[in-house]
Amino acid sequence: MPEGHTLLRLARQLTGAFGGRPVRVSSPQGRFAADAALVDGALCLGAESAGKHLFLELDGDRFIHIHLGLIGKLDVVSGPAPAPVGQVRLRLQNDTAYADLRGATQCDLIGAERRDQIEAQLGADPLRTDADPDRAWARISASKRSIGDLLMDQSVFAGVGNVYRAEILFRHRIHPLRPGRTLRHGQFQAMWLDLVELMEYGVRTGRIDTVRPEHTPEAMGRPPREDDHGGEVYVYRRHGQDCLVCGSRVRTDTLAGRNLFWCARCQPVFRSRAVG
DNA sequence: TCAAGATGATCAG
DNA sequence: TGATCCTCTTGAT
Repeated sequence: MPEGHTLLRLARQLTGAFGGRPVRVSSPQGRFAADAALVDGALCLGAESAGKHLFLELDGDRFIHIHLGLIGKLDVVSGPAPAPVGQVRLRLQNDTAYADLRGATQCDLIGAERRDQIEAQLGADPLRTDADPDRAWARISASKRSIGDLLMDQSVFAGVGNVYRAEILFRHRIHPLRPGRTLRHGQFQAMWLDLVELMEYGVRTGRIDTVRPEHTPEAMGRPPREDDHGGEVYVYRRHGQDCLVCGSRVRTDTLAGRNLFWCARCQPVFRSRAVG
């Protein structure tokens, strides 16, 4: 589930496991082998995330840049490393821990300049204290594009993925296809603060739980349910099921090739005043 | 045993 | 907008 909170957790795990010590770097699968040989045994200074990007910092201003994409996975495990299983693109290891990377969209060795360039292209990251939500609002308030589309645009919001998109729009009763420029500033501010809170919770717990206390299974007298994305949600991947709040059917559609989920009653279609 | 689908991003047209 | 890449899991046959 590679949304921003996952990457921040991974950065912290990597720093804990490898920071401040030399790290063995290899590529059992082979696609990162040439770069791995260049940095094998380098001193690892730590790791940090920016949106959905992960940077493992090595001595000499060198960084291993990882983007998990849709299906990538990075397992950080304590203990001695066993023989690699499956397609392990990158393996990091020392005496006490190892990490295996599989299926990532990107795994490159880059310099500080390129790292800065990647970070500069990212929009407001709800998980960073230096985030600038005003920049995101400037883009949204001037855009004809839908808010569902803008939320997934990493140059507007960094780290927000399909689950947080679906859930934040539900929590604020905003239809995903509503044009960005029709939102009120207050709505944006409330959504931003909520994103910060939800994603910080995701970092602490490793789960995406978005259902308010009054709508939880316990409160509604339903059996507990936990989907394979690891959390309790209102609409994400609940199409065809009943809305937890109003009971009407959760809808689905695709927008820019990605699945969209919403409740038609709780998130009514926006009509401008001119139209009525 | 095999095909489809998945929480992402990029490129061509 | 659709095709493509990457890997693994799930469900259908």
